[in-house]
Amino acid sequence: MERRERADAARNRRAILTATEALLARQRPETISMELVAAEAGVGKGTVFHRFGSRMGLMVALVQERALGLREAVENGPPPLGPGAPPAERLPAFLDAVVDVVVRNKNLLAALGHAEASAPHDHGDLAEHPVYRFWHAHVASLLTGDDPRTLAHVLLAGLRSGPLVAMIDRGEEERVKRALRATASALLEKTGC
Amino acid sequence: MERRERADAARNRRAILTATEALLARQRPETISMELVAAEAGVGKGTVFHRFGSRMGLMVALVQERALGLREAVENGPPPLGPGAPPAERLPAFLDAVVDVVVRNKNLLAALGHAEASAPHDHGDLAEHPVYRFWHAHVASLLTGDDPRTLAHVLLAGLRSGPLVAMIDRGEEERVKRALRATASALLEKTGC
DNA sequence: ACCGTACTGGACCGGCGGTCCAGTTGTCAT
DNA sequence: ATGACAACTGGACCGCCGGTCCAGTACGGT
Repeated sequence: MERRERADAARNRRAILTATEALLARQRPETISMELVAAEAGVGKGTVFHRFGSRMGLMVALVQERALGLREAVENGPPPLGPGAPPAERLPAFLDAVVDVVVRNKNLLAALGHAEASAPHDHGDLAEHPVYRFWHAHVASLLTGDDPRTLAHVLLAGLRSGPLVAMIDRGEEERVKRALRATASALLEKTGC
Repeated sequence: MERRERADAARNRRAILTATEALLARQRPETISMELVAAEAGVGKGTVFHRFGSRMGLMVALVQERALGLREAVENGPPPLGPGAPPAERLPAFLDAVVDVVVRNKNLLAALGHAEASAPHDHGDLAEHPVYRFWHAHVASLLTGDDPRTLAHVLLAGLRSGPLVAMIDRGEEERVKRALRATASALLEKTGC
């Protein structure tokens, strides 16, 4: 039978998550070591690893939290993001929303990439990340043509591309959004043209 | 006045490059340390760093070498890759060729990603990489519509995306090529439709 | 109040990227 | 040929980091 997580454990879990967010907001991701996170949270390094398993686990947990709002909006929110609108409206709206998530969490995503790099174990596969799976399934479901799954990967690839993320960093997020919308609409129109 | 590179230095440079290729062909990129490269090349670690500055420098040098053939083919080769064909033919041909480069060098590119992750210094920016600059400029020059530069980034982003590279690993490179061609042609047709 | 167990924290480990510098060796001017 | 200087070399060394370990602690069911 399942036992609830102990109260102190839950408290420490939150403390670690919050500390990581604070550090992420303050300094560059590659300067954030697990030891630093532990210190900021006021716990021992062992606790951090006990809770999250690895650097990757910590970052994934954080990403999942940050992406929850978008998932909710897509599944139960009002159109055009939520259900009810035609793909031609939902897809651009979703891509815009995803870019917004990236804008708000660019440091976190950089940290995630940093964590991926040194992950020979098992978590190395971004495709297995629940957040990515959801995004990908959603985009694929809105696309037409043959092999929408691969096309969805192509569309979402932009969010991990150094040059595009650098543009977003520079505040040119509108250009990125426009380019993604243009690509998406071109793909949607192609079949009906 | 410029002095030529000393003969022994040149010899060691080649030895290091060759050794890295051999290791890349034999084992997973994240298991290849600079020390291992030095040992395989039969030189000291200091020499490797003296020649290439950092892990990133070494990988960049290798990538540059591997991408030379494609550059040559694009600039001086026969159509449709080389000059002379209309963009509607050159662009898909180029994207196919780039995927081929990725197929042949996926380990190297993984190693490049690994090197990027731990690069707080200066080389962190993929956009500054000469090979990427060339690819990007070429694709942008073949595209139409407003902001072809950003669209080019979107198209090329697929080559760094975990999920797509994983597909290539699994031997599904044809699907990836088709998806990229479809996206490219959709973008090209959009203006003229 | 008691006890088993899940949790805690920090010392510890192996290994890595990168630096340093004393010794070596190629190269060029003479 | 020869000398002298700069460029090159190699491996010991450094600081750091992700991750492990385990003795001690304290929660929570009974």
